[in-house]
Amino acid sequence: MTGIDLGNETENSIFEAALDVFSRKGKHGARMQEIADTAGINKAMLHYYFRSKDLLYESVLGHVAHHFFSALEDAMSRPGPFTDVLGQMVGVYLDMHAANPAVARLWIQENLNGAPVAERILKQRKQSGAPGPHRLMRRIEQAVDAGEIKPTEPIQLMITVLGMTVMSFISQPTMKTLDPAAMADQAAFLKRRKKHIVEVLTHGLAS
Amino acid sequence: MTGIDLGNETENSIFEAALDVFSRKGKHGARMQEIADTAGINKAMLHYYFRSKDLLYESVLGHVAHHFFSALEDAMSRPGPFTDVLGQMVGVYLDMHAANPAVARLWIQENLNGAPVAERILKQRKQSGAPGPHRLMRRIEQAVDAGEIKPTEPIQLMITVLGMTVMSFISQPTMKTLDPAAMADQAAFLKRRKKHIVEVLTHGLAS
DNA sequence: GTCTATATCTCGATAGAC
DNA sequence: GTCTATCGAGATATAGAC
Repeated sequence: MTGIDLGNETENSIFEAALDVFSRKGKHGARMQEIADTAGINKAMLHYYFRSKDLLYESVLGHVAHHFFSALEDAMSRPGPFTDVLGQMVGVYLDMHAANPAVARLWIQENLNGAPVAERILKQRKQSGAPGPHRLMRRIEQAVDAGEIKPTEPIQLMITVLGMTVMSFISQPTMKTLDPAAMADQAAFLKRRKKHIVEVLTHGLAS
Repeated sequence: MTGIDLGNETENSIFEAALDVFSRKGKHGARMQEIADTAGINKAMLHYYFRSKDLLYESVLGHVAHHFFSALEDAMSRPGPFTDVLGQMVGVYLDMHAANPAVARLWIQENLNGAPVAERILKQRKQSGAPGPHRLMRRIEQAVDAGEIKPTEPIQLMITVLGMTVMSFISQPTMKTLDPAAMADQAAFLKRRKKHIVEVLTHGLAS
């Protein structure tokens, strides 16, 4: 499902189930029983493989972060003008979230809680030189310096891109009540969504 | 704090506390004990005033929705070209969330949970003719028809505006670790944020 | 490795004194 | 209206059979 493999089949099914439940209910609202049921095993197995709820949560967040940052690094490293790279990253990012909507929810849940676990992970990645959002920030700075886009604070563009993409998934329950027809075909909606985002960003950032 | 008044001082303090705790932990993760502690009273009072956790949650979501939709309706109803109106709405919306960041978190939590309560509230408002997001959708359609902005699916612009604004608050824990300096002064950051959003939207939607 | 059974704690909700 | 004390349900985590 996620493309993340922990090496053991039972462990993987627990991982997928935990990701889903944590992303909907949050770290505190999630119930070990619901994770076990979703994974199709019993509660005792959760503790056998991941020891505690806290450690299970940390494992999920860590693996997901690594998976996403690595994929984004690939898209970012391709040559070409910044707006093309940005378009490709938006595409990759939307596709990854479409294949696994739980990840966007999980990241949001972590932020609503003050992001204590995510903070530790991000600092670690930056220190070790692993792919992470700080690299994207530098790339934006370079694009501004080269005159490829209008002067833009990197953090503003980060929030804007994150908002336009992630919100596509987060807000779906509400949006489906506002315009059910537009959201009925998920694949078609996301195709139009991607076009909209790239258009707005390209013209909105043109120098 | 929110400007929402339930008429009774104790009731108000419970309301504020519940909004804060629900917004951080979600409906399932929130603990009645924590709400009571935050409000400075004991658990029994929560049940005395709001009967149950479910009813407390519904009350909070309902009052917050009404407060925000009414304010947005005011900003939307002012005369002038659409891009000006949009700029004003973004300003009002950012200011409201800045004064009460818990609201954005609460709305997100509700969506992560499938938005069952919000759905009921939205349908009720639409039926009764009360201010709500469906009115903004119609206003966007009119702007497209009048050629004020390039052809744009209303739902796409809704998600984009929501994403650019709400994400400013939601993502702060992560963003603070990425660029602490930029986020240190909250008021200054939001001023720059507003400018960025209006610029990107104005040029990004120009017909 | 996988299960059942259970220990221990914490939750939402209520009873009843004041 | 506001409190303390407490109930029963449900939570995490563990023990121990297989």
